[in-house]
Amino acid sequence: MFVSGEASILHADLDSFYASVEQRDNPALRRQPVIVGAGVVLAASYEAKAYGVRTAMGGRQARALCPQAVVVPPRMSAYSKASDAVFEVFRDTTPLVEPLSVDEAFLDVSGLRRVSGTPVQIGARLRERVRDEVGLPITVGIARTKFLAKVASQEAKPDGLLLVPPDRELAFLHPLPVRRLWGVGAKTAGRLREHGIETVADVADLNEATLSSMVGGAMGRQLFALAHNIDRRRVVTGQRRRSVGAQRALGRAGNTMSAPEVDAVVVNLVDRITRRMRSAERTGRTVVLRLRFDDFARVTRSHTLPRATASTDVILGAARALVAAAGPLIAERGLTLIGFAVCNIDRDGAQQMELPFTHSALTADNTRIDSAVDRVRGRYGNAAVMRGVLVGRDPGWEMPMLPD
DNA sequence: TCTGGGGTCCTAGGACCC
DNA sequence: TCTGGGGTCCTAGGACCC
Repeated sequence: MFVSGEASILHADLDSFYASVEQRDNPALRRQPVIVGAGVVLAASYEAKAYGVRTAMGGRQARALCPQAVVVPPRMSAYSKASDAVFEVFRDTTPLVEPLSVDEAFLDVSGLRRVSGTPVQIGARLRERVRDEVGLPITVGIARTKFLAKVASQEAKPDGLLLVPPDRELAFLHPLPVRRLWGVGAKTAGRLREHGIETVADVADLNEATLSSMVGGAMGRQLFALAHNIDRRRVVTGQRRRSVGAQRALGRAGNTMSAPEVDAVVVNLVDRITRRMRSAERTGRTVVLRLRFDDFARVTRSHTLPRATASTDVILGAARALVAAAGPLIAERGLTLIGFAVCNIDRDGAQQMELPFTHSALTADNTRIDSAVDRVRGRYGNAAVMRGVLVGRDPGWEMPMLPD
């Protein structure tokens, strides 16, 4: 596979997205500390972040840190519109756009040099256009790989642009804290810290087996690859959702809700999900009930239907049955959140085909990978191999197959 | 510090099959 | 009747991301 030797992957990431939209739409909020969301901080402007306010922080704590902050309720439809406008600029820049969320995406600008200039020129113009046409600040990281581009944009925030030149990659990467590695959150960072591992350089000093023994097989392989600056993932377009869900936090009030009141919430959630599925022309087979109790412990219960569907009646039936079965649990432990997700999208039972292509086959051992790929190809053909790649992604693994 | 809403991926065990 | 490898499908939980 061809791997570009040039830094031509952009990671574009809107700054404090929801808060920036609020400041854009209400001039009185500009240069003010702004918090979006009351119960929990959904977004904070940089003025608020300067006081230590962080996303996902409890509202009470946020107001204690920054009493003068203006707290506004979220306006999801405004953010959705702003996101659409920004993605229009992205797709006008290059067709190779891979969305990561409402406010960030990877863009592959290799091969645009003669038409549009260098990646840095393209990134600078992208920032100008988002500022001028949508009115929002955006940060762009540019590097040879997705991972480095994403780290670069984090380092460049807010309202910045940063290029990691190919000959400076390790110097850029190794001093960073392990939390910057993709997939390392609080738990994994804590586990690594127990072994005295604080920086990416510390991770790079370990072999793969040692890492895997600390954090598990898949995570160990991923950390090993990223710490050694191996990331062969390409920018891919047309990725499909694998689940559609909705949930509602009930707070303490959930404990006093009658069965009909809970059922009304269930109906509303299922209706929202199935509407979205139908408008996206998607069907799903597995209905998942998500519950949170008084002590904030969570459980899930699921049921798989014989056929994929987007029918409100069918999915509501399954949802109600799951809730009924969880009745004793709810009675015993209280209820503070209820939610559903529909997964197994577009997979009908009869057509479902898992590949004999397990995680254990996907190691850095090319011989084992090749023989696994040959087995799959022999049985199911090339298309199946392509799906196998998606099933068993590994950042350190170069795909041994051609597309088509 | 008392915590939203939307997702992704990985692990592991049991039932079942050839 | 016992044993084994290899695989599918489902369920549940956990970590992580924005």
